[in-house]
Amino acid sequence: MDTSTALQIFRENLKKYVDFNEAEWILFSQHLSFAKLKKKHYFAEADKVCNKVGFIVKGSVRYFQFKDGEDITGYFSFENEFTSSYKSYLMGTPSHVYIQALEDTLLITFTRKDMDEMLNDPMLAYKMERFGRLIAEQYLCCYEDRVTSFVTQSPEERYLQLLSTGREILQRMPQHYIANYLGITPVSLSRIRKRILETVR
Amino acid sequence: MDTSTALQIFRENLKKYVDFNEAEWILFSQHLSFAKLKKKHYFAEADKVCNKVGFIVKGSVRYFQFKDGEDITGYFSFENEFTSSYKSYLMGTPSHVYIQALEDTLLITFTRKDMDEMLNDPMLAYKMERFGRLIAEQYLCCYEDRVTSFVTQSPEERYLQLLSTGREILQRMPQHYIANYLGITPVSLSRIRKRILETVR
DNA sequence: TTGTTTTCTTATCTTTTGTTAACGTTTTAG
DNA sequence: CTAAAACGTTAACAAAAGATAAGAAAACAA
Repeated sequence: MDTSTALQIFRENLKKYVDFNEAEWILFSQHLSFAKLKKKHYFAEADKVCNKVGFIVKGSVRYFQFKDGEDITGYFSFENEFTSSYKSYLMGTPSHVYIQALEDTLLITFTRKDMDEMLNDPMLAYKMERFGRLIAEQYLCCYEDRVTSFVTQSPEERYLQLLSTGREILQRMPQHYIANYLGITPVSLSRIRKRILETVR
Repeated sequence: MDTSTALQIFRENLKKYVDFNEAEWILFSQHLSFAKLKKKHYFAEADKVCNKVGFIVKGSVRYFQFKDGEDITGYFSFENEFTSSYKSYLMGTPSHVYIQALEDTLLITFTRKDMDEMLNDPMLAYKMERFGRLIAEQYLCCYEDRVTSFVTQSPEERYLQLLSTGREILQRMPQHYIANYLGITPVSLSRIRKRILETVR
């Protein structure tokens, strides 16, 4: 995919948040970069500050942490979604997660420095504040649901809910990543699936 | 506490996010209301849209859902923190949670309508966008940690972490609420506590 | 292709958690 | 002050989940 197509896709997706006029878009797009991540390469790494945000034009990533000698997958992002170790990006603190490309992935990125410059540019400041607000609010809503599911639902209920809403994750991710995402072990998820099948039958 | 003291406290706390000049503050404060919640009364209720945000000047609230005939506590907010069924407020959808005063509580509130008016007021728009962004980003960071703790930690580890960071919750909340917050039953938390005591000894 | 890795299931055993109920203590409300 | 409700612990049992290992199938790479 060429960069101008990618930019066009990005701009189209941004309209959910802010609608830049031509002059603003020129200023904004000057702060954008492209990144090609080969499969299994990292967008962010644990113990390093993740100083950028990426928009996935093509591909997908998984978020994982390393604990007791194995990696635990906490989340995924797909095409037309943003990706970042958000807290690290916002606070400038080391990331706890690795963000890894699950396939060859094309991203449009901007750094924290870019964002700060835009927030301080009178021509862009207002729209960037708005952009930042709407993005953060959208992620907030997702997180709210996720936390709620851990507090009020059993692993089995969480899986059943994912079955009814999480098409993309279920289709594109191996099951042991999904198990991690649900907060259980792969073995346990396999048993839950068996239990559900037996109940249906 | 009188209202002008409350407003002063609020303004002081807001400085972490935005610093209003006098003219802006006058405009902004015109959109604020006060709410006194008696103990056990509700700031938000399930199946109703929560169309406001509250800043807790004095008191505390807990968030809970009703499931299978009992309430499950998911979160708490204390003095100088904001409270809202955030997703409901942002999206205008029915809340899933009840927000209940744990003691007589004084709040400063603004409605979604107030916020929209301010976001559309050229005199305030920029600072309100910024305010909204910074609030959302701060909550995002909290949620990120919370989700991570469910994915990567055992209930016991979550409790130990709360012991090391969650002074206020531990001191002010009954244990069965804390158990819910950690995603386990009160009986299980009691056992975990016993296990920890035996390990220390 | 061929061999290796990854993925998923299954089995066994251990640990933890959930459920229910009982009990004593503390707090609350009238 | 008194009765009722709420709270925390403990016990007993059932259910679920974790740990580990083995085996089959699928995906992957040389």
